[in-house]
Amino acid sequence: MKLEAEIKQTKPFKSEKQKLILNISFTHSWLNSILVERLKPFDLSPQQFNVLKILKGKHPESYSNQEIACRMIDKSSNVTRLVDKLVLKKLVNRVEHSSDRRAVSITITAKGADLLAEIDQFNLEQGSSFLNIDEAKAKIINEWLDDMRT
Amino acid sequence: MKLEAEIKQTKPFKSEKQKLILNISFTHSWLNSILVERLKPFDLSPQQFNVLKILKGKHPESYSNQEIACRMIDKSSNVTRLVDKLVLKKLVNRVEHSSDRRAVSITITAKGADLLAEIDQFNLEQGSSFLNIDEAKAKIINEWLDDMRT
DNA sequence: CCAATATAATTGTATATACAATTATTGTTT
DNA sequence: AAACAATAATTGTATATACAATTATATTGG
Repeated sequence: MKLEAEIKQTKPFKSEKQKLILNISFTHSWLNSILVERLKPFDLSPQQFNVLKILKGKHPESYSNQEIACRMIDKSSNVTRLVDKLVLKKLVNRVEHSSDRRAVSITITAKGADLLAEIDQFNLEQGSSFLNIDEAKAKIINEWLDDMRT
Repeated sequence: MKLEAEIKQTKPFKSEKQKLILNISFTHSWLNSILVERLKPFDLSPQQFNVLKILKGKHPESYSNQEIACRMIDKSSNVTRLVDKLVLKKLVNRVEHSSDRRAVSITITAKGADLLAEIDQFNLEQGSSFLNIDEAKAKIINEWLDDMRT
């Protein structure tokens, strides 16, 4: 459905680039609400999910807060408090860093890894099939978006 | 810059569609932080800005809360409280709807319209020139995103 | 070595958001 | 018309987020 219809805009956009800015925001919001819904049964927010996946990629080794932060999709997160939540749920461990006592070392637990596997099994992650677009077009958009951010 | 590099991902994505989901979220976050920065001198949040522009499009007539909500980019907003802020700053007026006393009628004020004009003059809105993409490509992405959401 | 600076993480606080419950009004059914 | 359901907006509350200030540790230059 056209963005103009989605937001009931009658006047045409000044330019395609102008529309693109709104289209990306709108599409993000649309995608995010789907993700929130899918994660609800697992009691995870999209950001918590993102952190877990990052840690799984390093398992069984650890990342510091910073290393997590710079790998996150949404850079503006407070990693300390996100990790607080995951520690409470015993999905990750947080210990003092061995060589730098300012830093912390965070690892995913077996419980955390199991949860991710369970989510994957419910086809949540690879389940991008709900997107009505083919691989070839997705590839082109990916390239252009990557270029677009200078 | 490639998304994989931006989020320091070493493993390739399972599919281009999978990458696209993250790319849209990442690009939204990137765009949003630019918008937040640009709006800061005017003491407006992106959502407040969005509401003002919607009301400007109807000026001098009004929209109800609902009519505003369904025109917003981010549908999950609490319009009452967003409008509260704008009323406080005297950028909009809110009065009881003439024919339905459950509803409210919201209009942009002269001050609100002036502010938008000022922001436009500072090249904020049409200023999509910072996006490193041409109109033809933007048009194609817009079409494919519109289709993608089924 | 010591003072100054930089860095990593945490915490405080104000604001924003999500979501359910509530209030007021309107529409519908019998 | 009375009872019930539907709708529009607001409010309460818990949680999340943004951003600055703080604490603890490490690094650097004189």
